[in-house]
Amino acid sequence: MTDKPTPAARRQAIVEAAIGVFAQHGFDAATTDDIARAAGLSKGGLYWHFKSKDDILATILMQLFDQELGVLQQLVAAEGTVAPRLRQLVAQGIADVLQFEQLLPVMLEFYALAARKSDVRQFLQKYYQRYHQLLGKLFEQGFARGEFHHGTADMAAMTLIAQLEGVGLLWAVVPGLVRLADQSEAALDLLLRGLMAVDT
Amino acid sequence: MTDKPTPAARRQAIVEAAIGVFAQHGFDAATTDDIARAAGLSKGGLYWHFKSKDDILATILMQLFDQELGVLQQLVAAEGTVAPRLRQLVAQGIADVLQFEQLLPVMLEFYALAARKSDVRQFLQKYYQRYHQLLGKLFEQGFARGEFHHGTADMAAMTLIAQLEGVGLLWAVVPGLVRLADQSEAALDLLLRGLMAVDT
Amino acid sequence: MTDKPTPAARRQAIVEAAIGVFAQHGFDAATTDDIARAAGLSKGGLYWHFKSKDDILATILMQLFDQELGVLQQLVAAEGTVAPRLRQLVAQGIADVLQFEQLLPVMLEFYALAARKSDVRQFLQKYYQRYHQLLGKLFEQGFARGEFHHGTADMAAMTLIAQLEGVGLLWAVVPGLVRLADQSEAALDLLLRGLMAVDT
Amino acid sequence: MTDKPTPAARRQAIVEAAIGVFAQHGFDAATTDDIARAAGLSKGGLYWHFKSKDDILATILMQLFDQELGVLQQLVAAEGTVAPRLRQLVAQGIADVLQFEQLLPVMLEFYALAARKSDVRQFLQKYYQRYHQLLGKLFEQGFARGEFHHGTADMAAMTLIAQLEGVGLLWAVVPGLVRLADQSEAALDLLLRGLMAVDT
DNA sequence: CATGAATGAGCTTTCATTCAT
DNA sequence: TATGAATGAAAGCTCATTCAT
Repeated sequence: MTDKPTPAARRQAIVEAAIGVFAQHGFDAATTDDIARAAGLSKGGLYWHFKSKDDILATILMQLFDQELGVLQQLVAAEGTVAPRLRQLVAQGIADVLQFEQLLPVMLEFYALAARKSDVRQFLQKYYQRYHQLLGKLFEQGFARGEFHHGTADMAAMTLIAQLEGVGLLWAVVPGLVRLADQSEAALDLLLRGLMAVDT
Repeated sequence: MTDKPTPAARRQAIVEAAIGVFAQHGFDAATTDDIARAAGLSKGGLYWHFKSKDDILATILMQLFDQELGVLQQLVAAEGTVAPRLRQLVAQGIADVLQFEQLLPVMLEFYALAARKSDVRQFLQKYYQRYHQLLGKLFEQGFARGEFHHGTADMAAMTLIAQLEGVGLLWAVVPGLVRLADQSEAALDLLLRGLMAVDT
Repeated sequence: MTDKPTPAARRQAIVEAAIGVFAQHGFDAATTDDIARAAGLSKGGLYWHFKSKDDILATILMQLFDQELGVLQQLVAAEGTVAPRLRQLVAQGIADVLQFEQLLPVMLEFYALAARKSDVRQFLQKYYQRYHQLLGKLFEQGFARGEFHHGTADMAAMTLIAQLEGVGLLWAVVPGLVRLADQSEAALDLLLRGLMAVDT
Repeated sequence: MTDKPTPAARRQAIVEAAIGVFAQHGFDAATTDDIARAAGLSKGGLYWHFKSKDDILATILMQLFDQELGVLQQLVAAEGTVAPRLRQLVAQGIADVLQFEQLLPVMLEFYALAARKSDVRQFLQKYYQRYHQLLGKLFEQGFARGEFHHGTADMAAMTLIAQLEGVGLLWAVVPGLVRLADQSEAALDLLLRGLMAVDT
């Protein structure tokens, strides 16, 4: 007989069910009924594990964002030339986007929320601040090692972030138009080329 | 006696009222009551001019997108060096974003819709296709004129689009972190530098 | 073809339907569905006329309380001996209680609310203050005319109020035990007798 | 190590916790969660001791009503003049009301229930019947002893009950308007005066 | 005795949309 | 053209109660 799952497993099961439901209907249109059904328990049960629909979404997103920061952190801590590490970062980003493809629209809704809910805004603010900071350090290493000559680490970091977000956005919205990997890599190339160029 | 407004004026008044309401509450949270009230007529009256809430949003967005395409079209048709025209395009983009600042979150919601509604997706697809095409022509001119040496026009165009979308996204979501104009211009610089670089 | 009712008539129809529903189930247990059904329109329609379930109850009760004050006011303004006017007041009170018999339990719930909701408390406070004031004036007339000799008008007024409320309460709760009219009249008699007694 | 409490003590602890919770939120709004938390055990545990939320309330109220009857019984059994015993009864009633001040609104809700639930009605019926009976005996003694001349014992008893309930009600609902002790005592005075008056 | 987890029915309110006038 | 009134479907969340362990 199916041994009863641990609470943590139950929670994760709900999270995964919710990812599917959110992906299919969007956050607003997804009903708690849908989620409960997908997770195989009652609405009441769902509310035992999470205190609201928002809470479920928050849990999902935090996992994602944390994962993203973790990857970057490792790359910053690594040794050696910067360029290949940046290529690795982009590759990883591509992989993540592909893995959570279905959640991309949900994230857009979440981003839209930021404009109206200050707690969401603050959360994202903190995330991007941290991400920018870490990525800045990586570029800094490039300047220190003499790999890059032009521009500033901060600016380069923000440019890369914007580029990746932009490509992700386009790919999520009009998938036929952008080749996620190619475009991301090409854009990085161009960026590196610009950074490496010596002023004449 | 205020002369009764023309139907077209009425429509535009509603559109403008709706922009404010959408901006303040977001599309989903905005009620037709809100819009009607803001526009100074009844809900019934509103439905005389538009056939649905979606219809109002569509009207708003089409105006925006058309405007954007118009600007680009002019620049492509213009003569002379490409770089300054790109700078103009970016400047214009910045201005537009600033002008419709409040609508940015609404656009994010709209983009999220694209993943679930094929008509929305098709609309955006067409828009970006056209935009990419036009911008590609502009870069093409740069290659033809010998301004650019590296990469392809298509890739450069997509990179610039992604960059601008990305910056807009970040600025909309975490305004404190990005300086819209500076970042956009710096990114263009870097891009141009990469394109102009001669392979060694 | 049934001419469509005026808004006011619609409201009143809802009020009357609600009285029945509240009486049958109590306020909390009464559902907006019940009320809508009883009133012969949809739940949505109900919310067009009233902004909440509370609002409906408030409307009902205000009618009752206003009516009560109105009767008293007339008696205070009338001329002549006080005792018969008090008897009239009691008779009228009995009639009112009988008429709204079904609402008595609802009123008890409402009174219970007063302990927890300050706006309800204030409303009742105002009502009883006014009632006590008016009734005090009536007794005052009795003292001035030499009908009463013992105690004070204020105290007598409060005693009568308490007595009537008490009888009403008992009758509502354990109807078999109290004969509403007899008990009310007998208590008034006793009260008058006490007031008229000359100290010895 | 805190010795584990006896079941009876546990029950009483729950009852006391529940009194607080009911007082604060009212019976309907009070959740079993609230009660369990206040009593320091789980919801499941609570249901081991009581079979329902209603059951808890019933337990509380029975204690109250029993106490009230007990006091009256003693006074009826005592010797001597009736008037001072009635004053004692009133004094005791005042004290009780003050002690359980917070429960008064809950009792109103309970009374309201009587109209809709016949078991509640029967319970209250029995209580008031008994109370009226006992109090009637007390007044009877007054008539037998020649203290009272006017009216009947039954009527007087009911009048006093109604008066006390009425004052309690008013005091619970609009505390600022009634002085519990003064009003109760004054009303008793007036009542006694009426009973003692000799017909002329 | 006690707990954590689950159930499932229920309820108020909201809102896009419609339509007779 | 425009209004007021009405519809009806939906949805998030609560809560008394149960029960395996």
